[in-house]
Amino acid sequence: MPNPKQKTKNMTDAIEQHFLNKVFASSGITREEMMQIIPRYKKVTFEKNDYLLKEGEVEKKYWFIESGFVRSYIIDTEGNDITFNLYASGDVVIDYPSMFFFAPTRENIQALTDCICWEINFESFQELFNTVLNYREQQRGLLVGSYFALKEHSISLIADQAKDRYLRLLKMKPHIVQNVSLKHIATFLGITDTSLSRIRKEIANE
Amino acid sequence: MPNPKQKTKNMTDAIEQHFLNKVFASSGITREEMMQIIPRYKKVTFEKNDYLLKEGEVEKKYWFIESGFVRSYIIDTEGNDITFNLYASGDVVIDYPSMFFFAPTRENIQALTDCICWEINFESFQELFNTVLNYREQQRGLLVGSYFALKEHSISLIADQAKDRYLRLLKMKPHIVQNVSLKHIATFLGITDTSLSRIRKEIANE
DNA sequence: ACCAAAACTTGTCATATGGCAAGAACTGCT
DNA sequence: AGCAGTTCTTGCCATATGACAAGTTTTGGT
Repeated sequence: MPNPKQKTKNMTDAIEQHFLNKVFASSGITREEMMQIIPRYKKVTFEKNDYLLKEGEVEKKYWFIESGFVRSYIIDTEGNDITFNLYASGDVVIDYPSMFFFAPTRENIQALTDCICWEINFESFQELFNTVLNYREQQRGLLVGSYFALKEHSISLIADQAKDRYLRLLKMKPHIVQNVSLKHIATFLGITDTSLSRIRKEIANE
Repeated sequence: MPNPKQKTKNMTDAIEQHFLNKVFASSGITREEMMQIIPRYKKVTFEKNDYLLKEGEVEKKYWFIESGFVRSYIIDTEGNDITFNLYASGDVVIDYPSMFFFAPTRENIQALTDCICWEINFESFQELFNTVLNYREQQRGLLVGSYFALKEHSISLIADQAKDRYLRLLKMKPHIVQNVSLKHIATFLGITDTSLSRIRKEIANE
């Protein structure tokens, strides 16, 4: 039987090597807080094409992606499939309005590849949010960060040409561009796959 | 000298008639919480064309609008003025990324008319947020609500024709459409004032 | 290794929206 | 009331992007 000291050391090691430890690094969360937080997240896996969330459901949990790629999309009034967001390792996958307003979501969230994720349910989240100060700050920061990213994307849709939007995405998220199909990237940028194909050709010819 | 009971009654009345009491109504905030919250907000006024926030500044406070209209805008890389958001009575005016990341803002927020607002600074906000449970919930709800509105707007920019975007705005925020200049509404919708003028004509002729 | 399905490219033509500029209608100031 | 500045409308033409459809290439399952 290991002595208590040994046990503590093992736990400390486990925390330090934990994927979420990297995600929460530089957030000011203390080691003690981390030991409260990490056990609340459970490892789940998704296979390619599995749905994390389907339109009409209420989201009661969310995920951090350790590995794999995920896409969220909506079906517009004309029946077109429009990619709303693309996620990769380290990203948080959450439909904030559904999670916090208990509202049926309008979006579908689907694994593009096999994925390893860390899941937390709403109750656990709420408890941590209300008791762990730095977790609260960190999670509010995530939400604000999502808002900011969406804001920049929205401005880009208005102010930039399609080609500039693509170059911007390529610069900011090259791993997404390399791993996601042209069609999905195109609708995320607000253009058709045909147009994006032409834009790529144009860039290649420069 | 009024007796204590009378004083309490006066305060209760003052709270009940307070503009912010309406704003916070239906948020689950108790009367006791309300008495902690409301004194933290101070009434400020802006004159037409005053800036609430200028590009490059860090936002250290935010506002609820009691009366008047406000516009936020950014100057894009080609020097175009693009309306990012339009605010009216009851709305919260805040640049979340600047406020919570202490980052210089990219946007300008300007009064379109004389305004009466209720202001709270970051420190007071933070204190209420960390101590008053229902305030925390309510304010998180505001942020999520802003995210949701931006999300819908962003989807609309991709999925809808300019005319549909205008009709959508007209339906959801008729008071904004009626009180804000065509130019500002146009850039908010991602089109030129010329195009919006034609769209209005087209609608009028139907 | 092979076939079917999916992903991507390319051509032709259509159209929503932009750019620019001139004029008309407001608005606010003295 | 009158003038100056702003806001809105309208015309003409340019262009970015879409729609559709036919090919080509890549991918994945057996």
